[in-house]
Amino acid sequence: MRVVRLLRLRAALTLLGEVPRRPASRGVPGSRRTQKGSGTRWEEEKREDRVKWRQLEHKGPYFAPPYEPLPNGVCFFYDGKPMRLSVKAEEVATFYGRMLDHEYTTKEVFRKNFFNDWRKEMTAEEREVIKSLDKCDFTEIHRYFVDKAAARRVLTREEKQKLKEEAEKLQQEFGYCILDGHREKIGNFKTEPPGLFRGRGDHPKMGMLKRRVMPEDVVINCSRDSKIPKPPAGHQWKEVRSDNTVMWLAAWTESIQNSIKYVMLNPCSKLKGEKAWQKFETARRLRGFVDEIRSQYRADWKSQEMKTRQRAVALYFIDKLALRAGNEKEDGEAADTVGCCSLRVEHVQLHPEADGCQHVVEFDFPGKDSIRYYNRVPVEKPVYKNLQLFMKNKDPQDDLFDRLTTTSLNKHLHELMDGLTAKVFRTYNASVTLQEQLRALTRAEDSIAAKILSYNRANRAVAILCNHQRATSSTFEKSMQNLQTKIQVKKEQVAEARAELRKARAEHKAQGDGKSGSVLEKKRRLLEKLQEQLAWLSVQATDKEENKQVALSTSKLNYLDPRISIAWYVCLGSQFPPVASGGPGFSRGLCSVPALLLSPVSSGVSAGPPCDRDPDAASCVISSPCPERWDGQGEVGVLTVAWDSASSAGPVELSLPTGSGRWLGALLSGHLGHSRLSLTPR
DNA sequence: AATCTCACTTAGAATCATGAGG
DNA sequence: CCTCATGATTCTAAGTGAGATT
Repeated sequence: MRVVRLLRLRAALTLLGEVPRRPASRGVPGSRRTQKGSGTRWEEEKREDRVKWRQLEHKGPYFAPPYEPLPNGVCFFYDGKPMRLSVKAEEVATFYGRMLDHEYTTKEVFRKNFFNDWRKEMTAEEREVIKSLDKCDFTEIHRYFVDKAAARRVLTREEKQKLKEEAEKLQQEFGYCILDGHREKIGNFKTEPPGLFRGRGDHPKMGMLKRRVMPEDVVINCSRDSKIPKPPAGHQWKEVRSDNTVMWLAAWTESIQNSIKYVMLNPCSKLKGEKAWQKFETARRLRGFVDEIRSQYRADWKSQEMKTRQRAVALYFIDKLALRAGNEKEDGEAADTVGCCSLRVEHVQLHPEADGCQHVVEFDFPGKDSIRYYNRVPVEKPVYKNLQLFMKNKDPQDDLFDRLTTTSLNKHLHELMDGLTAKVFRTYNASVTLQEQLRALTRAEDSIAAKILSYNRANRAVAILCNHQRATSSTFEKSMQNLQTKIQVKKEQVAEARAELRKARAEHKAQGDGKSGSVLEKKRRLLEKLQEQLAWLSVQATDKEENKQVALSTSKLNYLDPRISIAWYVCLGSQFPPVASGGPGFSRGLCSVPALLLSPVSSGVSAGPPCDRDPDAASCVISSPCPERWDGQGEVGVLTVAWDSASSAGPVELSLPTGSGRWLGALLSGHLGHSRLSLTPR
């Protein structure tokens, strides 16, 4: 460990105390809203907020390649007989054929919708013959695509290199735009290719044909005086407009739900990064209001008005259980899923006593993406009594909160705090949970393996709170088994090394010479190394098992303020030694730095958009502009990553031990808008 | 005040790339 | 060196919520 470097850290933290405390609202468009009272200024700034750019130039979307008809040898069979299809019908057939090994093709709704839409693409003659999906044989088509995928995998190094270069060229040409003079990466510059709609859960429209997007469907948004993108030869855009109050570059209406799809910037862009940062600032601001809000809704549990009571109970769930708002959905248009405000009587069960607790509410409902929310929670007595009241004389299909809508709830929240909506509670509670769990689970004296496990467990607590699940992978059991075998082998190696060490010690005692001494030292080091490796492996196994059905990525990407991770790392993690051999998953020599932290946030730091910089050349400086905790309570610095630039007079630099950038990078990777950058020690 | 429209965030699955280990 | 499991990235569906329209 490079202790010397750590001394600079201490000096840096001392300096922090002298940095004037930045008013919470400075420089943040979102938090200017604290100025609510002064009418005109508020209105003015609100309008100003709406302008997203002054200059926007891009090449338009890249269109999905045209359909390539099947080679002659690949045939579709109907009722056992080979049948040549028209190009249009064949294209749609390939959409189904390539999905043959997918569960979707076993679902009745999927099959019915597909067949219905497919027949629309057929010629009259084809329609005359093809009358039942059961008589359709797509197996040759399916095999063709399987073989094609296999062929791609075995390409030579050169061929793969060539493909990669082509993709890169495309990315360079269509993947960037110029926004206010800066080259910014676009998130999705390709139009979605045609295919069969893959709705989640019991989606009534699954299997329907999602038709090809044509230039004639696309609206282009760019500045008037920019180079207007050219539509592909022989085509026209639907419209070219110049609306600088929106972030999208292009849009089209999708054929399944008639909703609009947008081409937008990548999360590492300045605009997206600033919005993400604003989101976290709003969540931090809730810290100052949440106690009051909680006592308010507790009081409202006893309100005379049914509407108020329902709102108060719903808000309690949103706050305590991190439920989503639950907007109303048009039925028949999508899978039947609910959130808090749209809960129905059938989704909750009341138990006067369960699991040794009183007043237990059992939730069981399909949430976003039809992910099941199942939870049994003891609630406060008034909540329980209210639920009984809300459920009285209702059918299972009736709304639990029949006097409540997301609109009315959010309207109420607005009155409690500027910018407060239901989803802010999820962000707030997620980040608070991470912070609290990190504090509760980590000790400075823990081993590195234990610290990493603690970090992951804190992340996991958030994912569980937010109900972020994933399908258990088909290979889980096998890979777990492999890991256990590795652990067993390592254990034996440790035992062996321990015996050898004992032997060497005895030998050294007997001989007492330099040679036996160095042997002893060598053995000691070997044992240490093996023990460390064993510790890593068991952490991996524990982590893997605990993570079987939990998805950490979503919470890390969208809910956890990266500043918490950085603060934790600097307080505890910077003791991590340089990564030479690498722990599991920490082998990459790249650091991911969340772009949102690169935006001009602190006094004296004015960082431009991250893509201005050469990612390979940049080095990273960690600065800490304000001596407060994430939630504004306490002593630990809220840290901001800024860029090392010649002009950076403001930020306090923090040097890290050589190699520790990898740890920080591994820790931060997965946080929103990270861009991969090499972190060089200073 | 219900409903619709639009813009934007959040979500899990599918696919891709990479580096640890054979 | 090659393979293959894994984490990263891409994809696009499915949410939230503001504001316009009826």
